[in-house]
Amino acid sequence: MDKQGRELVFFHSGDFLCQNTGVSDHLNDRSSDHTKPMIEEVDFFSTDRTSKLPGTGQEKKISTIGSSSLVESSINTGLNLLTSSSGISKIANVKNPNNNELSLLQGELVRLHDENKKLRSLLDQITRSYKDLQAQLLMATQKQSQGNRVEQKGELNDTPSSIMSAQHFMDPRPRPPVILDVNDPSSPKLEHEKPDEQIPEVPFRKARVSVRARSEAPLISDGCQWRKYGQKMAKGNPCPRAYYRCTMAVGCPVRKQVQRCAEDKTILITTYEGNHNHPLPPAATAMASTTSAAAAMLLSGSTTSKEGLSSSSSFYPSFPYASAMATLSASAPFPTITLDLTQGPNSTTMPFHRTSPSPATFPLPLHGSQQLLGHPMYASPRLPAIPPVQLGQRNASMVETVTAAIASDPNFTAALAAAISTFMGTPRSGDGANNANAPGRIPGSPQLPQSCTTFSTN
DNA sequence: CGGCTTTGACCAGCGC
DNA sequence: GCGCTGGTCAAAGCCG
Repeated sequence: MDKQGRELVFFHSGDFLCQNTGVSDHLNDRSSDHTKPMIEEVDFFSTDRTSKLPGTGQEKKISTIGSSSLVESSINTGLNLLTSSSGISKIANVKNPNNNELSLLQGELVRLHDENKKLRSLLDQITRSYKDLQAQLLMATQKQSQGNRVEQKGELNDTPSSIMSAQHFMDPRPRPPVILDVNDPSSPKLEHEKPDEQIPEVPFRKARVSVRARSEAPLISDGCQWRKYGQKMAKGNPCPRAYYRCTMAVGCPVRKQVQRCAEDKTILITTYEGNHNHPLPPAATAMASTTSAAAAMLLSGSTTSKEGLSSSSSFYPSFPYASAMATLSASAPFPTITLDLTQGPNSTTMPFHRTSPSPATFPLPLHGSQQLLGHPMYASPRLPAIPPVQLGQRNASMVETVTAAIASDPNFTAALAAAISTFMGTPRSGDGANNANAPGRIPGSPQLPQSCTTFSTN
């Protein structure tokens, strides 16, 4: 390393001093007392003799070029010849036929060092990004840990929260829902308080995400493949409600209902429930990420008080649809999160509000978001449930990152989410076949939130 | 012919 | 227990 340091002192360029300030401080320190080392270097290889005035410092520095005494002596000789003549001395070249070769080698060395520094810079940047993400995960985990202690009072956290956190992050299995009673947030309880064997094979799908969007089309494209399996006339709405299920994979439990708004038939209400068990195409993944961000927003909003949700709007200032309304409806048969995208991005409506002034329970889950968000509704029946409170906090920073990316470029979401899932080290889901033959799938996407939400209203 | 939509029947949950 | 409602099933038909 020391040798390298010397070489870098001699060969480093000003650009790298500027660009790679973090690469090796010791190098900078070493060169700090030579404010113009580059000139000397250039002089050495340049044909411009007017700048070739090697001083004593130059000789001293040149002596540090390499550890080889042969190189050192050659350089000194060359310098002597150059400085003693009025041009590129042919005599010198003749006398030192290795000089050109040496120059070439040194030039090559400079190039390699440049390349090396660029790579180092890149690596450094990647490492910093990795550490940032790691720190975010750690913070989120710690918050969740604190939340467990404070809010569950040890009632449900027999398993260390850090382990729980990891399990929630890693475990893609569908889990029964957790209902957090607003009046008693310290006692979240499983909706299915039944023995394990009574946990239905069909994933819990009662919590929903509803998206309101203006669309003349009977269906809005959300990147997923759907098959209609039923239609019903809903009470209080002249428009029929259509039922669709996802057909992108056999046995995918995700379903959606499509219905036009009774008051305004240009508004298409799409309600999703369930959790995809397969990779999604990038288009669907991007939208799913956005929905998951909404889920995180919801989760963070359903913290400990009824004011939680409204505060979430400021908590996620970068949410791309922060100006749309996110509505929690506890009066509905099932907890439903409604994203109202009909208001437009410049709407002056309150970003968030409740339809029910005093909901008995808080809706929790979004389908497909458990991988990213550690969704509480899918808590393992064998494990103590984590209230959504901590989950929202735990994933706040990550979701902020995701939503910010979405805001800037929806197409970037997939790549970012893939990076996050890679960083999280989430194991691939068991359906290796799906992972293997999903064209265009970004690696790691099976761990991404796979909820589907339509934001393109036409 | 396979996949999809349509549509009536069926089932479960809930309130009375 | 009965009726209502939401959700699902599955047979029949349609379509490319």
